[in-house]
Amino acid sequence: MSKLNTLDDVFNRFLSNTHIFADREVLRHDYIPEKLPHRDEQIHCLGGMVAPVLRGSPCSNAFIYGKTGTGKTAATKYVLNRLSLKAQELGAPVGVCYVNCRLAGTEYRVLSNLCYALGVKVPFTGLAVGEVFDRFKEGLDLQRKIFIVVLDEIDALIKARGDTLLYELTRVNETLRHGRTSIVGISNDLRFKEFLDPRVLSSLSEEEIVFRPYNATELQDILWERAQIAFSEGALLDSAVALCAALAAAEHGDARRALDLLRVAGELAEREGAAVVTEDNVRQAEKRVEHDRIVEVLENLPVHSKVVLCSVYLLGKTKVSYSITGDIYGIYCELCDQSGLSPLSQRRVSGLISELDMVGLLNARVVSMGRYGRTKKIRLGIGRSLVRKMFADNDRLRDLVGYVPNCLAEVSGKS
DNA sequence: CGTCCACAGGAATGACGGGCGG
DNA sequence: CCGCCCGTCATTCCTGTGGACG
Repeated sequence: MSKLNTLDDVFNRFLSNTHIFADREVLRHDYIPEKLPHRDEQIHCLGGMVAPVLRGSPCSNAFIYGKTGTGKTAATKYVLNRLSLKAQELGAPVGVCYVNCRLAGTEYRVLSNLCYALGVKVPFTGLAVGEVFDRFKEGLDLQRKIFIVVLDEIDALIKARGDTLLYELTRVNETLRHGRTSIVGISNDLRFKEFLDPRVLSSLSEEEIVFRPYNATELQDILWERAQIAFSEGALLDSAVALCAALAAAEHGDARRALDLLRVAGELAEREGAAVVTEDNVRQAEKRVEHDRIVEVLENLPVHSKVVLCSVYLLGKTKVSYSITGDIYGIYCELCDQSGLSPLSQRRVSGLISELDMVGLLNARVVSMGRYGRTKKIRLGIGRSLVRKMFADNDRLRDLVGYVPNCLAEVSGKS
C-alpha cells in the first residue's frame, strides 16, 4: 500500500472506492427496518395490546423489558408507526408520543416533550413541573384523544428522580373527562421494578413483554437483513458477518453492537481500499470501537475526575497491586496543589471514584480489612497508556503524570 | 466475643448559573 | 429587571459496618 500524499488523493480514493457500501445509513441504530427478524411474537403481542384504541377504547398500560440492543425500541416504534397510520386511515383520535427518558434527562423535559407532541406550547424551562403537567392535562382533555405515551429507558429517570412523574401519569386518567392516556414503559433493567411504588407497578404492569437477548444465529439473520441493503453485492464475506454476530452474542446478544461492528469493519475495509470486508476487519473494528468509546469518555471527564484517575495511575506505578480510598485522596490533594486546583472533600472524591467505577475506568470493590477499616480497593480499569495519553493532550494537567508525589514513598512503603 | 478502624454512602443543605413570566 | 424555579455540583453531618485483632 502506497502512502497517500495529498488531501486530494484521499478524497479521490474515497470517491473511487464507493463499492463497499451501498447505503451506510441502514447500519445506524436509529434506523427502523422494514422487517424485524425474530421479534414477531413481541410485535404481535404489543400490536394486539394497542389495537383497541382504533375502536376508540383505551388500551392497557404495558411494561417492556430487555437488555440494550434487543430490539425493544425498534419494535415499539415499528408497532406505533403502523398504529398511527392505521388510525389516520380510520380517522380514529389517537395520539402517540415517544420520549427517551435518559436523553430527556429530567421530568420537566419529559413532560415538555409530551406537551410538544400534543401541540401544546411550553417554554424550555422556567415553569414549575406542576404547571407543565397541568397544561399537559388541559391539552389532553381539549383534544379528546387517546394518547399513548412511550417512555423509553424509563429506569434511568426513575433511578435519578424517583417515580413521582410515573405515579402522576398513571393517575392522570382519573381527572380527565375526555382524553385518555396509556403508558408504555421500556426498561433495560430487569430489577428495575424494585424501585417502584407498588401502586405504580400494578398499574403499569397490566401487560408485560420481555425481549430476550438474541443468540448468534438470530444476530446473523438481522445482520444479513441489513447488510443486503447497506453493502454492495459481494462486498461482505459470510465469515465476517458470522464473526460480528458471534462477538456480539458473546457480550449479551446486543444487536446494536453487532451493527456497529459491521459498520466500522466496512469503513476500515473501505479506507484500506479493499474490495471486501473480511474477518480481519471485524477484529480491528472490535478494538477500534472499544478504544473510541474509552477515549470519548476520558475526554469528557470533569477535571477533578481526571485528577483522581491520575492519582490511581501514579499509585499503580508502585509495586502495590491496588490502592485504597485514603491513599488516593492523599495523592489527589497533592496533585490539586500542584496544578492549582482546590481539592474537593473526601466524600466527594469517594463519589467520583464510584462514578469512575460505573463507567469502567476504574475497578473499585468495597472490602473490609478488619480492624484496619472498611474501604474500597481500587485499580485502573483501562490501559495505563490511555491515561498517559489523556494527560499528554491536556495542557493544564500535562505535568501530572510525570510528577512524583511526596507521599508516594510513604504509601508504598507501608504496604 | 467485643472493639474499633477507615471508610461507605444516605440525607440535608447550600452556592451558583440559566431561563422564563410578568 | 425582579422573583421564581430548575438542575448541577459540592459540602457537612451523619449513621452503618465487616472482620482482624486483642
